[in-house]
Amino acid sequence: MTEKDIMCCKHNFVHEDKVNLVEHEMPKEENLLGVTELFKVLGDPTRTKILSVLYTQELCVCDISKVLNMTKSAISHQLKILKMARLIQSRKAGKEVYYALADDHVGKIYRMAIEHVME
Amino acid sequence: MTEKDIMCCKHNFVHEDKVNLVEHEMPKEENLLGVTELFKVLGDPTRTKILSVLYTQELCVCDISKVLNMTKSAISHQLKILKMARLIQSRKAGKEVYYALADDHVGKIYRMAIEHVME
DNA sequence: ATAACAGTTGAACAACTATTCAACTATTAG
DNA sequence: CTAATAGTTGAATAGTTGTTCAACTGTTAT
Repeated sequence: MTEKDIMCCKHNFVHEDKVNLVEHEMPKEENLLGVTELFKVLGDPTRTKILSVLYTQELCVCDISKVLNMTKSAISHQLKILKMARLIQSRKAGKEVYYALADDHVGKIYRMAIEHVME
Repeated sequence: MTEKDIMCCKHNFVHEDKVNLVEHEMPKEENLLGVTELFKVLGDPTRTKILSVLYTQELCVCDISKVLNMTKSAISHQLKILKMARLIQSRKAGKEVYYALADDHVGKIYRMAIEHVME
């Protein structure tokens, strides 16, 4: 019997009642993966910093590059990921593209995380 | 002049007032990295699932393995990461080790994310 | 039309990370 | 003491991902 065999946790030794309850209460796979995806997008230093500056106000790509001291290319790549995750929105004004948080909910999540870290 | 040159965003073309304001409002690097680390830990499907089951009640490693249909080794590795991030706590009872969410705040963050995803 | 600038994009490389595997510790039952 | 079970751990592998680089689009001004 190897570790590979998931039945190493034989039915006899698993707390069946607990497992059944938990399985019942668990959100749908689809929603859990959505949560994972949300956190994964937020879990990168560049993207966290972008959110933190957009939390104050909307900015163009060039401004963000300046504040974070990174190339426009690197910023643009990350902006795309944030936008696909619907965490930010953009509007075009001439040659410039301005980015802002998608809605209040995103700001709320960011603020909550900051508060949690600062205790 | 290459893209590499961060001064491609010459001072003339950057919105200096905005940049200055944002730099001033921005949280300390240390705290931002803390936020990133928090999200990074949460941004893995296995760890998200572990949180979701512990959100219902405390469980031993074997139970978690059963519910997620993964080996104890894989679960144990992820539990360690969650514990180092102070998102969960453990207590030993005989041969078994029971894990639970570290505090209400963790549950609150998890619930908020689930609600955000489910809209 | 042409030059200059803002921004985007795809490929490639380097760094990171989750799972597997095998070996290990520790606790309990016989 | 010995066997069996719960859990941990380190190394290795395979998959993922962020930045760089170079080339590109689109807009504005001369």
